[in-house]
Amino acid sequence: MAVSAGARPRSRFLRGQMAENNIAKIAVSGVPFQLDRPYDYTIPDELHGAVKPGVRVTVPFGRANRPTEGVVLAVVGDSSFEKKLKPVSAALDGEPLLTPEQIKLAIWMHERFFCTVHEAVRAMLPAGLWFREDGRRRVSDKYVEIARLAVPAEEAAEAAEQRRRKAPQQSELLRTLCAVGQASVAELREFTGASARSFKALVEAGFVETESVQVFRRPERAAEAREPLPELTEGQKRAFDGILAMADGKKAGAALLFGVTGSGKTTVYIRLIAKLLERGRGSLLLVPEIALTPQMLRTFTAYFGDDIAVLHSSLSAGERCDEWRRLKNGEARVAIGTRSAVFAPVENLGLIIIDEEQEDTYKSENAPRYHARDVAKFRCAQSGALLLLGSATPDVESRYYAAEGRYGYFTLPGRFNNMALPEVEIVDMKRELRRGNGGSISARLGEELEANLGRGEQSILFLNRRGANRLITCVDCGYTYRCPNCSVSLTYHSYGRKLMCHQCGYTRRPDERCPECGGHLSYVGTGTQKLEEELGELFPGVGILRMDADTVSAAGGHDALLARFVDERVPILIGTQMVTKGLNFENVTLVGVISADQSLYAGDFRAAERTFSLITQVIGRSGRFERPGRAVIQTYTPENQVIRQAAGQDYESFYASEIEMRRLQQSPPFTELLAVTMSGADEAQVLKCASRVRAELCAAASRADGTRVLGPAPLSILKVNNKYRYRVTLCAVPGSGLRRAVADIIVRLSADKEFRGVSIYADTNPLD
DNA sequence: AGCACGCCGACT
DNA sequence: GTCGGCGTGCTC
Repeated sequence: MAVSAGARPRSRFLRGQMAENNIAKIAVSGVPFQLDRPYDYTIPDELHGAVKPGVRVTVPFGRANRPTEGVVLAVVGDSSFEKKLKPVSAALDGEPLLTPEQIKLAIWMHERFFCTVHEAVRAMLPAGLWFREDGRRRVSDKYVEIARLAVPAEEAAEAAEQRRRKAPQQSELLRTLCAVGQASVAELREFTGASARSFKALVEAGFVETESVQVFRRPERAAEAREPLPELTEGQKRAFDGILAMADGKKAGAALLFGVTGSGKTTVYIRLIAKLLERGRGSLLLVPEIALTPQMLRTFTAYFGDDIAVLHSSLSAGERCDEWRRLKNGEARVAIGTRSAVFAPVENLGLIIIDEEQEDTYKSENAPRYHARDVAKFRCAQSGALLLLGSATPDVESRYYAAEGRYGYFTLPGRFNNMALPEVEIVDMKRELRRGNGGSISARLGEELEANLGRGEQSILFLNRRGANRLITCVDCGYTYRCPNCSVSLTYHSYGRKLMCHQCGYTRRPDERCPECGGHLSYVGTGTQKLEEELGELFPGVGILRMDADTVSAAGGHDALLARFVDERVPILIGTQMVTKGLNFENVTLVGVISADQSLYAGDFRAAERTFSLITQVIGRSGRFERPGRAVIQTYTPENQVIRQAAGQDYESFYASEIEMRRLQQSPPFTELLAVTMSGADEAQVLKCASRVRAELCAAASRADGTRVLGPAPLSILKVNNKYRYRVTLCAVPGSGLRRAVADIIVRLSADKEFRGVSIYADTNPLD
């Protein structure tokens, strides 16, 4: 709906008044961070009413005046730019897509996350609203052409009779329309078998008129009557009352809700959302990707019906647009979604809930590199809403703020039905090895598995490893295929029987024989595959369900695979991170952690936290309802404190020791990590740039106490797409103003001739 | 980043 | 003579 130059009647009075404000400040797309500033453009007369803050426009940009997309940030009276301004070419929206609050948020994101304002805007709007990749066609709204009679029914019937011989298709169309009143053109044609030409003839003859009606495509949902709200237990009620009191306050702030798996956090969320709806305030619920299952959506729709809009990556672009619009125009007042849903245009926002707030999926690793929690905080401050963080293993940072009194703190007692915590046993794998058991399953875990098999109860085995890849190696010389552009091995994909680089997408076919020595090539399976084989030898004939990328896609999604586990009562489920989250299984009474240590020694300051969280969550899967659960944790470091704390499901003890460690090491939340990463084809030049960044950061930091500079260090994957990557990290005391210094350094060094060919970007608290 | 301008070497 | 290599500089 481009509003291009055209007549737009205005009174002389208005013209005079608006002539003063005919300069638009615009955030343009496609500029690098160091060039990101508001660009001034004149607003031509014919676009006066159309160019408003929040409207997308096209503008000529650069020496070649290439048509570039931008967003109007403000309309002002004059410009401080010395040279002659260019005019805005066209407005792309009839009405502003962004509110003034969203424009402020985008500008804040530019400062906080080192992204361009336009990148921030892009994250806020549903993808479908934007130009397609080909740059010309846009994903149009889904409209349906509705046809109806333009003449009285009698006249139409007469015309139908006349055309019976000469134009049977037209005749049929008219008779059908007489019968049904109105119908979509597509349906009408399908029903009558009429051609588009016949239809068009009727329109031109004036018998039929059409109208474009926008359709809202929505994720499938139960449309039945809403269920009564779930009851709160006494403990849940206490938390609910406290949180509601905060939400009602003038400055709502933030609160942390601590509750172990099964303590009923969702029930509290539902009641809070319902209460706020009663008061005319909307809510936003964020969930980590994995938790957004159809089942969960059904639960929420059962209570809130069409008041809910869902924003999720598996929706089509059109569907996301529709859901976004339903929120924008107030038809839906509650949004549920993953990370990017934190930008959902909820009207009169009263509450943002982030469930399982410690999850990594809330952090974006591409520009804009934001954390949904930070964005949520900003939005809550803007609209006086409450930020509620829910978790069974809160982020140490959040728990610290709660301890300090900056966040409200609420706890939910115990598990559902007062289920006891599982009995946990720690097995020393070093001793196991000394006894001659070199496998992945300890004697103890074997016994427990056997016992479960005997009782017909189910078990989950958790392999604590990040999705290991399948490789091809030579059994004779040890050769493995490596990516020619990146410093990683190629992964074997059984689908298509090809080798692929997960960094740059390079693909090739494997050879018949080793390209180095001509020896035999063999497939090295994932950890889960090996574990599956080992179990098969230990318990021949026992059903095992393996959960990894391969099997999940084969089964048709997590849900489908987990449904099989439940319905078919498969005795053993094995998998990585995926099995630690999601649905509750009532028949699972044993959980085995195969390699508890793996994630402990990742080297970053979050390793302990992640390990604690993973182990605690997976142990929590064991023992539900009337059956007590058991868990066996296998480790090479049985004396490790974090593992003992996870075994005891003792979050408070973990938190107490971890926060002291963080204080000692001056890592978050006592500092904030500002990571400057640079990449380029010339490794020496990249390193030189990194040392320079280090020197500049040290100089800037010398004026601020308690600040350290780390690096330059290579990223865990040094080379991607033939570009070498190094990082310098600044551990800054929050509020030290060093963010500005980092931005300045990026701007300065990007412009330095010495570092031409090196690209530099910064990230706040990166994941790795 | 993207793009044009400009100043040198190879070629119809 | 001119096509095109990429070094240099600018973007309202």
